[in-house]
Amino acid sequence: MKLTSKGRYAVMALVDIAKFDSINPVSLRDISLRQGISIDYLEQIFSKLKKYEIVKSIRGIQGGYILNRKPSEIKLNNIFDAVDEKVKTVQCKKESKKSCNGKSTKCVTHDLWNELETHINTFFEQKSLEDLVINKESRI
Amino acid sequence: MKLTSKGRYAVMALVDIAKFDSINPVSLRDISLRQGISIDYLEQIFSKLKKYEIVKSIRGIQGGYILNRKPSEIKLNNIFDAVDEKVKTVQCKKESKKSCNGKSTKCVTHDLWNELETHINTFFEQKSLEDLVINKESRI
DNA sequence: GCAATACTTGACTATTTTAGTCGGGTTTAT
DNA sequence: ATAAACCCGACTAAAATAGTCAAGTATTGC
Repeated sequence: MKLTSKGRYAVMALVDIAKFDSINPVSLRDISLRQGISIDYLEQIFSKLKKYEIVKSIRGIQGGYILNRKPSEIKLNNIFDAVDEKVKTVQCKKESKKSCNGKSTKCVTHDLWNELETHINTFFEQKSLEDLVINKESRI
Repeated sequence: MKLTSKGRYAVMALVDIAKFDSINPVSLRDISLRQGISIDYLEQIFSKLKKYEIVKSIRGIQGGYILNRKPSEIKLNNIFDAVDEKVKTVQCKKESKKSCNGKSTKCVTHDLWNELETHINTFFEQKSLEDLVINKESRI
């Protein structure tokens, strides 16, 4: 079970924006320098964050990204959803699909996995970007 | 974020043993047939479960594995620890290690990740094998 | 004792996922 | 016009995962 760096980077980048101005757009170049993430990779991530309306982009010189909502309204699960970082339980194999629909022994773990998924998501739904920024009020 | 099949298989196999006899050893062959997991892969998994004293092995004909503790005393986190299935947060890059020890912006997410880790582990510590077996008292 | 069953161990491999690069765009302020 | 920035899709290297394979060793029942 692993938390990947894509999700981590997304959170880091958004915290970075939240810490700086919410009026002036923050460029990926700045985030890249401050957080040590390559611009190219950030672009991939922000393309998704934009699609999910978590950030807004401003093109052209002096452009960049700004948050689309208040930090308190951006929950971590929104972020993870955006970058395809979700709890994935392993699927049943095709051959055993049919026995899986019922309540066969084979899929004892389904209920457990679903329960865990809910549990983790609840955790993420309760945490907002604001919580993280406040926690680290110690500026650079 | 993904829950891998190794952990899932380990849980499935142990539930299988718990459901059958706790006195007569259960062979990997039987588990393999009932759960649809290859014997070779089960062997890898059980080698680890044994090392962590979750199961005991009985060799020779009519041999197999039995639980080393009562189902109520086998917590899911024991199982996941055994098969190396743990919550892994991505490490900071080497270059940024030094800034990471402090409280740099770079590692805003550390606290979050630790918190999540604790949260998930707590969940697993509370669930025992017994809980799963009871839940599925509907036998085959 | 010997054959069959079942555990033991370690190396090997294919597939998938992750993390990231690269190259070519388009937009917009100045 | 030009430079700063976003935009987008294809490509690739490395790592993790999910297995397979092969050559054992131990134990029981006949």
